[in-house]
Order: sequence, then C-alpha cells, then structure tokens
Amino acid sequence: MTSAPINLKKLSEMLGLSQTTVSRALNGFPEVSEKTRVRVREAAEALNYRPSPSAASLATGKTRAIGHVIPVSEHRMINPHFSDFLAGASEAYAAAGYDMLLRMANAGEEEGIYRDFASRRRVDGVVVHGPKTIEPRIDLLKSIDLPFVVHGRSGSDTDTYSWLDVNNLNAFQQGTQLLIDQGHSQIALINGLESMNFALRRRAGFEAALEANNIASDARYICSADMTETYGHNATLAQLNLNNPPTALMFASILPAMGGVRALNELGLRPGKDVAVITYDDELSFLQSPNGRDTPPFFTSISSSIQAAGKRVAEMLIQQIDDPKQDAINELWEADIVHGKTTLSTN
Amino acid sequence: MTSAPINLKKLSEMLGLSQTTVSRALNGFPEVSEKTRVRVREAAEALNYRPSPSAASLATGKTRAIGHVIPVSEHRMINPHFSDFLAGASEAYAAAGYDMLLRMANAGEEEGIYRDFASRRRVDGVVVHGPKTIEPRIDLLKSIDLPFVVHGRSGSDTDTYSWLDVNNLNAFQQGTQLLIDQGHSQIALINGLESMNFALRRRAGFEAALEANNIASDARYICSADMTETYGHNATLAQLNLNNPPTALMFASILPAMGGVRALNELGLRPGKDVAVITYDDELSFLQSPNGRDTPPFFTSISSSIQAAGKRVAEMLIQQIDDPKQDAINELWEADIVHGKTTLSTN
DNA sequence: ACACTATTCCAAAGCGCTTTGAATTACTGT
DNA sequence: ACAGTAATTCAAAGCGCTTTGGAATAGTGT
Repeated sequence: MTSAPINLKKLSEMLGLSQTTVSRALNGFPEVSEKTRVRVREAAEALNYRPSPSAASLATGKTRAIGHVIPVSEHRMINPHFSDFLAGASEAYAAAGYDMLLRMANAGEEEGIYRDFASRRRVDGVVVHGPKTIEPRIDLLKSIDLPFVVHGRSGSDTDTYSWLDVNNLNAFQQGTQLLIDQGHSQIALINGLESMNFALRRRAGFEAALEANNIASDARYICSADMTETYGHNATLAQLNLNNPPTALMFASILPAMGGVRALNELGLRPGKDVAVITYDDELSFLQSPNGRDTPPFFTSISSSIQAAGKRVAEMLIQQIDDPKQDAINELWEADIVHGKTTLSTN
Repeated sequence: MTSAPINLKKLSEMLGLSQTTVSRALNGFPEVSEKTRVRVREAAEALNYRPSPSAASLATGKTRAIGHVIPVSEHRMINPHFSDFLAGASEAYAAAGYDMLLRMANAGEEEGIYRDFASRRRVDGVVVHGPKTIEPRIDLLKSIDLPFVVHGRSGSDTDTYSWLDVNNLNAFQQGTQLLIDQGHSQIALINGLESMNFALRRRAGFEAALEANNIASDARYICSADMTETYGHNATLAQLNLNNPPTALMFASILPAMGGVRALNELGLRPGKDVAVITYDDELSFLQSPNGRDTPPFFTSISSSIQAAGKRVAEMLIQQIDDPKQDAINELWEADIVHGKTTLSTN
C-alpha cells in the first residue's frame, strides 16, 4: 500500500489540535499533557506520519547529517579501512537519528568540500580522516566553525580539538620489543605514508624500541608508501634482497602484510619460521572468516578495531553537536598484541 | 575569513532585483537577460552566496541526494568492494551536484530504510546493492515509487527495472574454458554466496563450460560462502585435501583468491605451476600497486572495474530521476580476461 | 467564592528557497 | 507615432516544519 504523504497540518487537523501541540508532543517537549502526547503519537504512528527533514532543517538550522570526506589517493585508490570505519559510525548515527553524507575527494582537496558543507549548511559536523602531521583542515574547520572530530591526530595543538587515536607509538614500540625479545636485531619497518601522522608515530615507536635496546637504526630497513598489498609484496622482496637482510618484518597494515607473506612464499621463506612478521591490524571485517577468526590467528599483530573507533568517533561528534561549548574530548586507545603464527609462539 | 551567511533575499536586495529574477538567473532559466544573469552570477560569486539545500528541497520536493543502503552481513562484515563502487558513484554525483547518503543495514533489513527514505523524502533515488535471485526490495521500490537502479540483477522480470550487471555467466564460462583448454578437467569453483544472483550466474557459466566439454560436474568441487580471504584459505585447504583433488581453482573474488594462494603456499604448492588459479577481479583499487599494476599481473583473472560500474550506475539513476518516464536501462558489461602468472602463459 | 499560579494549548511569524500569474519595459512593423 | 508582440522583471503564495508570545483552561490555597 502506497501511504499517502501526510504532513503536520493534516495530522493536527485530524486530531483537532494545533500544529504547535502536535509538533511538541512528537518532539518530547514538556508542555504537553501525557494524555494528548499518547494520543498524538498513536495517530502519527497509525497514519505513518514522518516529518520532512528538509522542512525541519529549514526551521531549525540543523540538518541531522554528518559529513565524511574520504580522501582518494593517487590512482583513485580508496582505502578499504574506511568501509569498516563507516560501518561503525553508521551504527552510532542510526541510534541517534543522524544521516551520513559521503563525499570523496582527491587527497589534499578536502577543504573545498568542507567549505561547501559549511556555507550551504549541508551537515551539522564532519569527521576528519587521515590527519597529516601538519593538518590545514583542522584550522579551516575551526575557522568556519563546523564541529568536527578527528580520527587520529595531527602533530601539534592536539588539545585544542576532539580526536580519537590509537596509541601508535606505544603499539609499535611494544611490537618491536616483542621481536627483539625473540632475538631479532635486524627488523624492517614497512610503514605507511609518513606524511600521515599515524605513520610517523609508529616509526617513532619502532625507533624508540630499537634505541632502548641499543640497536642502531638502519635506514635501509625502513620504507614508506600507501598501504597496498602490492606495496607490501614489493617492499618485502626488496628488503630480503638486501645483503644482510632483516630477519623480522613489521607491517603498518594487514594489506601490505598479506603482500609480504606472498613475497615470502615466493622466495621459499616461511613466515614465523624463517622470517618473523608482525603487522598492525585494524581488524578489518572482510579479512575475518565467516565463522569467527582463525584460531590461532595467522598473523601476530598489534590490533585495534577500526569499526569500534568509527562508532566512538561518531558518538563524540554527536555529543559535541548537541553541546557545542563542551570541552574537546581526546581518547587514546591502546592496541592489543595478538599472538599468531608469524612469530615464535610464546609459552 | 568567516563569510557571513548570505541568503537570496539579501543578495537580491543588494542587486536591486527581485528574488525571482536572481533565482532564475542562477538556475539558468531563459527568461532573464544575459546581462543581468552575468551581473547576478558575479555578485553571487563575490559574496559567496550558496543556496540552502533544505530550502530548495522544501520548495521543489527534490533533495538532490541519492541513498545507498549497504548490507552488512553476519559478523558485521562489510564488503570492501563497496568502497570502490562508491568512489565511482561519487564521481558521477559530484559532477551532477548530488550528494550521497549512506546507511548500513543488516542484510535483509534494507527494506525499512527504503521505506524511511521514501516516506520522509530523504533522497531522490537509491541504488540497490547485492540483489538476490528473488529480490523483494525491487518490488518494494516499485510500489513506493522510489527511483532506483540495481547493481546486478535479480532472477526474473529483469526488463522491468534499470540495472547494470557484468555478464557473469559468460565471464565464468570463458574462464572455465581457459582452464579446460590448458588441460584441466578437475576444476573447483570457490563461489560467493549463492543466495546472491551473481553467484548463481557464475556457477551456471562454470557448469555450462564443463558441460560443453563433456566434463561431469562434481559437487565436491563447488563451495559457496561470503567472499572473505579466510574463506578462500579454508576452502582451498579443503579442496586440496580431497582425494583426487582439483588441479585448478576458480575464485569468485580476489579476496578469497588471495586466501587461496596463501593456502597453496602453506601446502608447498606453486600457483600457476602445481595448481592453476583464476579469479574474478573487481579491480579493487587497494590491491593495485602505487605505481600501476604488476606487469604481468599476478593473478590470471576475469576482470571488470567495479569503480566504473559505480559511476555508470549513478549516472543511470540521475538520468532516471531527471526523466522518470523514460524506459528502464539495462547494461550488460563483458568482463576481460587478463593473463597473469597463476595459469600457464599462453603464447 | 476569589485571586493567583500552573498547566495546556494555540495563532502566527518565520526559515530560504521556487514558481505562478501579472506587470512592466523594450522592440517590431506600419 | 502607435498598436502589438516579445523580452524582462516582479509581488506574493507556498513548501512543512519550529517556536515565540499569548490566551485559555485547570488547579491551588484562603
């Protein structure tokens, strides 16, 4: 049955009430008696009344929509981590009655979209993805007064805005320490793009662990690029072709780690036996098995759910939109070390 | 500089024109002289005037937004193919001035969201992802009169609505034939979930090729599940543990194919040498290298860009929204066979 | 019973745009 | 110069909601 579109006016006429009262009843204002509130609600339900978002938005100035601007890097590469992040975020939005507006932008061209969002009042807030160490988007958003939460952090002034980040430094320090504890001193870091702040912090953690154990850091053992499977593959081949090659590999993401394992296999090297492998793992949903994770998991990893992060970031943003003058929220999540088959088993 | 929000009224006052004229000038109506149109445009530009989408939407009944409802399967698995599809779609939206509204839904629960979209007039149209053979969403969308385009097809009445699909039957028939031509007669199909129509068509193509070559189809060689890496890994192990195991593997997606290769490596089997592998490849951007594809590519594949499909689907939908009474558009794309290292080289 | 405070409800004014129907102005040909 | 047509412009009425400032009704203590 195609339900005829019914609006506030009609609904209030049928009820013999004013639009004011109906609107207030539906929106939970206190100055309407419980009796009429129930009556209104039931009628609205029965007639399938749905307030028009455009009209509400025009009247209130709020859109009940959050913008996500997803950077697309060279070669139209779109990072698969986003789908999991968005899945988490959308949970929070659904719970709070918000919509998610998505826009893709070539990396570095996000600002125009933020300006557009702000000047047209298209969204109530945005989440900032992939912050660089120096992050002009943050200054822009502050200046145009568009609420935002950053997934990750920039390199400075991190107490002046809200963010949620994984403790990448700590995570990579611990991961590296694990390898060192297992006897490795030649460890390669297959890092992400170091213009990204998270990659820089990971490297810092890596180097801190080396230094704490008096291991000289070797620049040949570090590389950095967009985190694709192919990159992991090629970087691994390159590392193992060095004279005096590394005995352990540390990957910034599970995709290059998969490429790395593919390369090891091609070289006839067994991950976990001949070469140790640790990877950071965002717990991407599509890499899990239909019946839960492998037991034990294949990769030894430093692990934190990006989906959970997406959910929390969205909650933080909504909270901030509801109360714009509240203080910035900063959350630093610790990653978990998960022992898999790609390092020595620790008993 | 924080630009003060300017609206039509103010703009027209400054110009000494009516709101009507200014609105028409900006929206390209013919009944305004070129001279004033230019004057208006320049003023709008200079003052950074942006019409309010809510107001425009309220006045026109159009939202200039398209809804995407992404199914989340069990275990909150969100298919990474979507990000590439959406990247393609968003190109078309950006070009046409549309926004993309994203919502996640547990598989099978999409209908409530479509109803919500329709009754609140939140979007002008939707794209339907992952059609099943019997697809209630299509009937629903027809009945609530919400324009839509399907990515893929259902099993019946396919001429009654617009869709874009890859010729999966043909693709898998050709892929299978390639393996047969290389001497294989024991070929496994690691298929996607066969409740999805595309998976069914792929299987039909697979079986058609076997039949055309008088090879008996063996049910042990066929399996079906959500297309994760882990699934590919486990399925491959299972296949090769059969007595009389297959000599060639055909994967429905590159993710399980990667898992399959991981399994082969664990078993000490060389893909392309000991076991032939062909996979369907959506040309996922994040699996390409930063500097273009591997040359030659690793996988022999049947390949079609899901990003291109996303763009085209979006264009079709916009076209249909602009002219609702036009005929349904059906596009059937042929996939390309790409020769890689996982089958015998063909010279 | 009365004045007085709460409680409950309402009329009307926006929010910023599009669009109808009419009015003005500019251009024809004779 | 003048009617007649074409080219421009405009005033005002919505679109469907929220919200202000009052008005009406109900409840309280004396």
